[in-house]
Amino acid sequence: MDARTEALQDAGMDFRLDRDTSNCSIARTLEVVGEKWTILILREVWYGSSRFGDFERVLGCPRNLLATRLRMLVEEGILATETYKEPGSRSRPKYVITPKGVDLVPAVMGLLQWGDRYRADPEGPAVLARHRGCGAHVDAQIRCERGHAVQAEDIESVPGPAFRMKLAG
Amino acid sequence: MDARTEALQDAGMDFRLDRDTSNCSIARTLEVVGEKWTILILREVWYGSSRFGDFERVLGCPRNLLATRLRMLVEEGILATETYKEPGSRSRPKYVITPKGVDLVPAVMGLLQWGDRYRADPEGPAVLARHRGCGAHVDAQIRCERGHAVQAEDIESVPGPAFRMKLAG
DNA sequence: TTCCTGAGTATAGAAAAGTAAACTCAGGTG
DNA sequence: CACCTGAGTTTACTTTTCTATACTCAGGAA
Repeated sequence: MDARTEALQDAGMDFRLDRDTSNCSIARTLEVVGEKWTILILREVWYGSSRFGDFERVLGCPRNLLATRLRMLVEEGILATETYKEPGSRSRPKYVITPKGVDLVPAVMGLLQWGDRYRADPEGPAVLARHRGCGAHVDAQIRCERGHAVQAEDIESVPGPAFRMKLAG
Repeated sequence: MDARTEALQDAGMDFRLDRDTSNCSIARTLEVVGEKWTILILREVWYGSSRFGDFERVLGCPRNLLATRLRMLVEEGILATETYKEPGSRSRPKYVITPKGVDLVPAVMGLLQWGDRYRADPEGPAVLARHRGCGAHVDAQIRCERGHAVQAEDIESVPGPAFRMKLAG
């Protein structure tokens, strides 16, 4: 046991149970996309919707919540507003995904494939994700930087540069 | 335009905007893990917690919600209960992850890496995920069945066997 | 000028979720 | 026996979300 761990134990603290979890990246991501409708809005952007009325129609989401969620996604830089113009109408705003939003795709694919595996209708999934061109089924996989496929059991979580303990209270 | 698409348009419906979204696998997964605390409980199981008191201590989650979420995770087969026994105490329950729970790891890794990239403290992430043995950094990637790395833009979403349109109302 | 449309904002009541703290329960200890 | 502990349950209160409807606003059309 190293000196730091020993000092913690003397203070009645535990490395795992008394760490500060407020800067956890999972929790931080959930602060942005963890509210109801947010991921579903991104799903629809992904499937091609871009207008306020599109989201309302396909999601059945209340207008006030939809407006709030869209505003937040734009503030966070996950969506951006552009304008479109139908002939005979004035310009109106539409929402498009940004690179920061595209980077959420692995997480959303992970949710999709778990649902496909465990919660699909008997006949199968409602939507299939394919590799354009090659046509093969696409999913989220865990890999290391060297390209090895990694089993969940072989992931080792270690304290990073921003690791902190809770303030003793 | 095929006959089906044409018929839909005649009915004022749109393939994308009037589909039935109730069997979406993303939405179904969120029904299970989309509530507050649920993913964070899984994170702690992943980091080694297993007892009711562990979760309460590290998460600061209200006890009634913790009990509700744990019960639901067990009912869903994501966690399972076992017993442990401290010397001089009676047997008490503990919670362990099941294979169905392990299958959520890609989704959680996806959330983690987005947070690491966009919401980390200036000094870096709080936790690093490494490939045990090789030591290289681990993340969630999108791949097709043939093993190709897939860019988000190259994912094609097509209707699957359970695809349905909304009932016209 | 008045009407129409898409994209919101405003408001209010109902339902669900979250929080805090007190209470229960089972079994082991003194 | 009374007491302690971990693992919950119960209850009361607060906050958020949901639902529904009404209202605004800008610009093109009649």
